[in-house]
Amino acid sequence: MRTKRKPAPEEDRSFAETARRAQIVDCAIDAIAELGYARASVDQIARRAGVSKGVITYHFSSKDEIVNAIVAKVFALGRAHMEPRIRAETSAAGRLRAYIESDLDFIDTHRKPLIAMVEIAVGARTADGSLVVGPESLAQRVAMLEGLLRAGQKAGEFRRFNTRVMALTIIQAIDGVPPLLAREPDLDLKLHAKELATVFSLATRC
Amino acid sequence: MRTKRKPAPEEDRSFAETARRAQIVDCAIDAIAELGYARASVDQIARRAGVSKGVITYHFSSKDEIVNAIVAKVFALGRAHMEPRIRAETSAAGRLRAYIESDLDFIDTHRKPLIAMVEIAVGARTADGSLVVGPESLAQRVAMLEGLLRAGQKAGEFRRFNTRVMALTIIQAIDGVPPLLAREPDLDLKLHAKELATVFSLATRC
Amino acid sequence: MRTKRKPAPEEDRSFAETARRAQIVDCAIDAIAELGYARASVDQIARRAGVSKGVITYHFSSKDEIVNAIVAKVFALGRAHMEPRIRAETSAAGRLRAYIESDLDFIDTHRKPLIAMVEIAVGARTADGSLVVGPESLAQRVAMLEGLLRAGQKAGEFRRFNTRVMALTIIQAIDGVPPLLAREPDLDLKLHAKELATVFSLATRC
Amino acid sequence: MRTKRKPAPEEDRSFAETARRAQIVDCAIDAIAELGYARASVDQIARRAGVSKGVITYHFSSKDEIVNAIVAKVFALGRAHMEPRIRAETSAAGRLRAYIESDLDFIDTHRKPLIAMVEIAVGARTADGSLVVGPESLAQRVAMLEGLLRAGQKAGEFRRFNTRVMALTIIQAIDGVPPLLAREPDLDLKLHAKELATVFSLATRC
DNA sequence: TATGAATGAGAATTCATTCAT
DNA sequence: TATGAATGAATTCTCATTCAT
Repeated sequence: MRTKRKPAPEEDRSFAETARRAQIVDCAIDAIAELGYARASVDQIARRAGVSKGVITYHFSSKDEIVNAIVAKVFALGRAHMEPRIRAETSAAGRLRAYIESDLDFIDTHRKPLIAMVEIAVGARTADGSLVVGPESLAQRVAMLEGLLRAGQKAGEFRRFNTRVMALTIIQAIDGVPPLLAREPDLDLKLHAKELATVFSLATRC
Repeated sequence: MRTKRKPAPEEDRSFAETARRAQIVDCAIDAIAELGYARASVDQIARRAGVSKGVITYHFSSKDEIVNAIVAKVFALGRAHMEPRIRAETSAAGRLRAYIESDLDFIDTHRKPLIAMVEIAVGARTADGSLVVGPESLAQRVAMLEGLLRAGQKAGEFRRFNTRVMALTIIQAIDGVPPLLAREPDLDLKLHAKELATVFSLATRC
Repeated sequence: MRTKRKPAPEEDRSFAETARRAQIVDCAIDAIAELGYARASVDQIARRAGVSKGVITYHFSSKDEIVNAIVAKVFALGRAHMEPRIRAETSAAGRLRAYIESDLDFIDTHRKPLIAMVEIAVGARTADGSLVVGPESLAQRVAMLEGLLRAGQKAGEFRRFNTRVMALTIIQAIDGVPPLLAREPDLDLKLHAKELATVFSLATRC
Repeated sequence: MRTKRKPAPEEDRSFAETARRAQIVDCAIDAIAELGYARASVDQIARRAGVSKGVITYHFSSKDEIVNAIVAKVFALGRAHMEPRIRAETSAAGRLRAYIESDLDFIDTHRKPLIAMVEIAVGARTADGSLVVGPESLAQRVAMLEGLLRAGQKAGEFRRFNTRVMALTIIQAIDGVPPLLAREPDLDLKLHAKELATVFSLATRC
């Protein structure tokens, strides 16, 4: 990974260009999910896309850019999936349950992308050795969840616990699921979600 | 990673041999924890050990073998750290609390090995692409914890929940901590442990 | 560099075609002068011209052809710049001075093309490894200058020196200027020219 | 060219190590002199040395390091060749003649290294695009020669000319020789040197 | 004519592993 | 046992060129 040239045009992309990028991103997700980050070479991605290796670097200036595109895509999908369901709830307890259930439902319906995300989060490093999915993205998710938890405490729905630790715990419990799923594809995530929701309902209520 | 030559003597090892292996394993842990699995080359490990690269491959037939030695060592250390504390408790609730607190305490006092373990668990693959830390080791831990939880249910201390999901959730919540610690070394693990214990105490009691 | 397809129309070119070629040649000069020959990719040239890469290979059958066009253009410009000034002098000494001063003046007023020329002269190789700016072009310039010097000797203006070595020396002294200029843009070329002219005046006179 | 890792031990090198490095440097000189900088790949260098590509990067952490080794070697050789001969002269005129003749003699007896040097000086760029043989090395040579010229002026041996321009001119006239030699191996450098010395003798004397 | 896409041949590096001493 | 050297496969990236539209 080097990350050197052009950051790509961004706005003005043709339909075909957009489609190719999406295809490449999807194939990269497949490759990373199946082979692990380290073995998901540009070659492998190209093979899955049925194109030559050069096509990849034609559309993406570096492998980092592909990885960033994956991260951006998955975060965007996740937000789109979860936010409306969380907002639909009015109580803090309802929102927490919606958070957990919608996140696990998202994981369930987007297994490969999320397995890939975990691979990226742990395995992908930039040239200087720092993680590609930096601490910021976690911090952001924690902050959002802490907001939800604090609102519940303020409303008197939740007991007095350390919101930071609780938020981290919930997120870690959820983030542990994709690798689990990779090893055990038949895992019943509906049940898992319900149990997790119950756990944190019991853990947070007054 | 290839894993080809000698399968190593195993039993009859001289004192010096044992010491060398231990030293190499420790340096490999350092390298993996600091650089990430992918960048922790045999060269790096040798440099940290202050020996030539040849020494590494003299004592270990392959890099996989080093990784396996790390995994074995950390598991053994973990068991030794946790088991007596858990056994010291008589109630199931006490044992669950002891499980969580002793595991986090173990993580706290063995940061590098556990950060390395997570790197290995996600990043290390054998030649055929399968994970070096396979599903078995997780299954083993889950089974042990499920036993504890079921005992609590049988004794009437715990409510009726799905023990498998609860066990997985607890383990995932704990396993999420090392990477957290890597990014945020000042994390208060004592507090974290106490809160986690409370969470799962509330979540499991009748 | 491969040089394969169409050898280009040559004579019958439309106005637009001619303009496009000139534009591309100019942008190639810019790219080579600024980036060096090796980094001046067709992509870079196209970017500077504000056209797609395909345009380049539509108008030029290969990168070699662009380079040849640059060389031809610069030589033609140089001749046009120098010849009238040299011919305007009647004495051999005057012509030598005019040669040196007009060449340096040409360099001064065409910095980029000449920096590009030097890059090409040293860096550009055809597929078989031979230099694109072959020995012939140098031989030609040497022959022309030797003619001037011999005329001076015949006329009794110049002392008896080896005309080939003197011609080479003068040309090398001049050809060394563009790279100098690239590193030190504020170089006073008027002064440089005057001093150079004096040097070779003193060196050639009886 | 990337230039990343270890700058090499420097002092404590075994005899074999030193020999290998020297061999690789020599083969790199050959490759660059014959193929030009751009085509002198690590593969080519390895082929010439009769070793595998990996050997090169085992002994040199990057191609830049090889290039730097070449530059250092040639500069050192050149200094060793020229300095005593220049110092042996007492008059400024003698020293100038010694400078020119010893430099051309050095070029004559080290053709390939100097052809390689010119290739490097013009063609070799670091990752950021700057020349590997920067302006400093030229500045150093100019400064040294200017010192010699100024001493001659002070001593009344030389006329009043611009020492900077004269120094640059002399150096450029000399540096133009290696490429000349590459294209025309039968060039009589003894004669060339004598003529050059005469030229600058006439050009500098009162 | 022009464009964007695609190709495939190199290039430099990294690295686990092998081996002679 | 230990060492340093050597190997060769794999990886990312660059780039001239080709081609369908």
